[in-house]
Amino acid sequence: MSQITLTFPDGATRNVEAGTTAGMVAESISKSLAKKAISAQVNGAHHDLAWPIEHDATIAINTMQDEAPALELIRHDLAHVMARAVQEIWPDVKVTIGPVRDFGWFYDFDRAEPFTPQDLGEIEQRMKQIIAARDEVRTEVWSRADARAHYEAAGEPFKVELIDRIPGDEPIRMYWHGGWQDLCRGPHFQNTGQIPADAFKLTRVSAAYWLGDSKRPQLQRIYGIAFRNRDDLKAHQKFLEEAEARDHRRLGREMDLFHMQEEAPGQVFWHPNGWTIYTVLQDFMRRKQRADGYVEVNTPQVVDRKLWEASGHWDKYQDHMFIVEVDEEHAREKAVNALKPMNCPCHVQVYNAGLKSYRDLPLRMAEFGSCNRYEPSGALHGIMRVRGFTQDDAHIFCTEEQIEAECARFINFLASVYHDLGFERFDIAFATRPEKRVGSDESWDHVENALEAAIRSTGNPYRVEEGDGAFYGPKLDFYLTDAIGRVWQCGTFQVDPNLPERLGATYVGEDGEKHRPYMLHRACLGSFERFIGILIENSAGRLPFWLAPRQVVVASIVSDADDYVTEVVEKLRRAGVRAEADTRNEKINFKVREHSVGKVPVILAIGRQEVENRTVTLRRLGEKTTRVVSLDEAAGEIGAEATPPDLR
RNA sequence: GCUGCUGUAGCUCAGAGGUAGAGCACUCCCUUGGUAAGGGAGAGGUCGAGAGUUCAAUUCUCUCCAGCAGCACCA
Repeated sequence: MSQITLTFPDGATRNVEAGTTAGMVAESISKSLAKKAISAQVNGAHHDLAWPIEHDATIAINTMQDEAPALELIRHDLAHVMARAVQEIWPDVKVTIGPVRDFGWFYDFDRAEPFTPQDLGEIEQRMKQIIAARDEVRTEVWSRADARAHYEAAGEPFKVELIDRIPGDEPIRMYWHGGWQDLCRGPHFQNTGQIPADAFKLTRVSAAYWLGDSKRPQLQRIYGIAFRNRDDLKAHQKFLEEAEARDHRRLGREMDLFHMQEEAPGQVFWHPNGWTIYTVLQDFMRRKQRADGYVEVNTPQVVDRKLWEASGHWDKYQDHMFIVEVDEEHAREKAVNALKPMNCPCHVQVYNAGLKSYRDLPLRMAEFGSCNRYEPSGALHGIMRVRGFTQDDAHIFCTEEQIEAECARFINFLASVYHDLGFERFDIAFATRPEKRVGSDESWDHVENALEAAIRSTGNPYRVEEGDGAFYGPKLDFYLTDAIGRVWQCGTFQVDPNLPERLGATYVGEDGEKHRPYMLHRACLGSFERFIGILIENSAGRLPFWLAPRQVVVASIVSDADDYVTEVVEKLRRAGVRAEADTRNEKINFKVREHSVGKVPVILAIGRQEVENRTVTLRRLGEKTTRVVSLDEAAGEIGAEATPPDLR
C-alpha cells in the first residue's frame, strides 16, 4: 500500500494509506469529531465520508455547523428519501432525477396520475418514517454495464438513459438507503436519521419536461424546501410571505397603478398613478439619452409582412407575431401586416432614408418603441412578461472600429441610469460565438475582443457565457438583483452585422465607396413594463420620492383648515411636487392610515395651529414621529427631493 | 404551448342541485376629531362564457376564455 499525504486547514499534515476514507481520518483525529462529521472537503470538492482518498490532498472535515455542505447533504438526501417514499407508496412510479435547488430540492417522477396535495401529505409522513428508521446509507461504484443491466431489470428506463449520458470518466455510483437504491453522484449522509425531520416541507407539485425538452415526456415534479432546523424553515416561510406582500400585481392593485383584464391578455391598462411612474421614468430616460448623444425617432406599429420577410423575422417568429389582415373591401389591396414585434427593421428604414456618410457615424437612434409579441399564454406574468410593451430601444449604426468605444459608452450610460434608479450593482454576462454562426472567424475575433476590451475599460466585473451569442454576433446582457435576491435581465447590447446586410444599409466612406455599417442593438431598462414591475417589487411600493406617483397628501384635521390646505397644495405644485388635498370629513388617524397603506411618502397634517402659524406637520412613510416646519421650508425641502436625480 | 389548480360584489373570501352571503371599499346621515380604521343607514352580483344532464344548474359533465404555480419559450 502506498502512502499519501493529507493537509489539514491549519496546515498540519498526516501520512495515511492510499484509499483511506474521510470518515477514517475523522475517526483517527477524535471520537467526537467522528461522531459529528457529516462529509469532507477534499481538494475543495464535497466528499462523502465513505469515499476512499487515493492521492495527496487537502482535507477539511465538515460538521452540521458548516452551513453549505450541511444544507447540500440535507437537501440531497431528502430528494432520495422522497423518491423512496413515493416508490414505497406507489411501486409502479418511475424515478428520474432529483437535484438540490434554491432552498430545497425537487425530484421528477413518471406517473400516469397527477400527485394531489393530499398525496404530498402522505409522502411527507412516509419520509418522516424513513428518517426515523435511521437506515444506513451505503455506496458502491459499479461498472457502467452492471448499472445499466440493473436498471433495465428494474424497469427504470430514465435511469438507463442517465447512465448513458454520464461522461465516460465519471464513476457510476450506486447508493442504498436501507433497501432502497438510487443512482447518484453523491455525497450523502451516513444514515437517513441525520436529516432534521422537522425542518423540511413539500411545497408543490407541477409538470416538467424530461431533460428540459418540450418534445420529451412530461414528468411530475415535486418540490420541497429544507433547512438545518425548524427556525430556519420558519424564517424562510416568513420571507416568502414578505415576498408575496411586495408582488407587483398586488401592489399594482393596492396602489391603484394599473389593471389587466380578459379582453386584452398580456396588456396593461395603466391608471393615473401607474402612468405617472411610467411618464416620469420615460421623461428621465429621454433626458439621459439626449445628453448621451442619441436622436429620437418614432416608427409605425403595423408593418407589411414584406419587411419582416426581408429582415428574416417572418420565417422564425411568425407564430409569435400579431398578424393584421386588412379586408379587401376597405383596402386598395389585400395586405398581410404584422404588429411590430421589434423596432430594428424600422430603424434601418429611417437610416436608409437618404445617403449616409461616414461622418454621420456613429448614429445613435433611439425610440420608445411599442412592440407586440404573441407570447405563449403560459409565459405571461403580471406586467413583467406581457404581449404589448414599450422598449427603451436604440440602435447605433457604426463602423467596426467604433464598436469598442460605443460599447464602453453604453455600459457607462447604463451604470449611470441604474445608479439614478437606486441600483448600485449589476452583473454583465458576455455571450460569445455559438457553434452555428455566420461571418468569418477574424470578424468574430475582432468584435469579441472589442466588447471584452470595452467591459474591461469600464472596470465592471463580468462573466463569460461561451457559445451563447446570437448567430450573427456576440452580446452583453445586464442583470439586476432586486431586494429579495431575484435576478432580472434588463439591459442588453448586441452586435449585429446581419440586419444591415439583409436590409441593405450602407454608408459612404472616406474612399467614396459604399460600406456596410454595423448595427448595435441596445436597451437599458429593457421594457418600461418589466422595469416598473421590478422597481415596485424592489422598493415594496415605496418608490424613490421623485418616482412616487403620489408624493404628498395634505390632510386637514378640522374643516376650518381647508383654505390653507388648498394654499399648501398649490405652493407644493408650483415647487414641482405631486401634491393633493384630503379635506374629507374624516379623522386624521383615518387619513394617516389610508395614505400610509397607499404608500404616500409624505403626509402633511393641517390643523388650527398650522393655519395660525403658517406651518405644516410633516410625517414620512414608515416613521412614527412628526415634525412641525414652516410652509416655505417644507416646500423647499420637498421640492428638492422631487427633482429627478439627473437634474440635481 | 404543456401539466395541475382556480374563476361568486370594486377587493379578500364564505356558501349550497330549488336563481346568493360576510368584512373592507362605495353612497348618504351624524360626528370637527391632532398622526395607522369614530358611529349609523343604504346601495351593489346573468355566481368567467357557451353547450349538455335535470322538473330545476351559479352548484354536476364537456368545450372555450382568463388567471395562478411550475415546465418549455423570451428576436
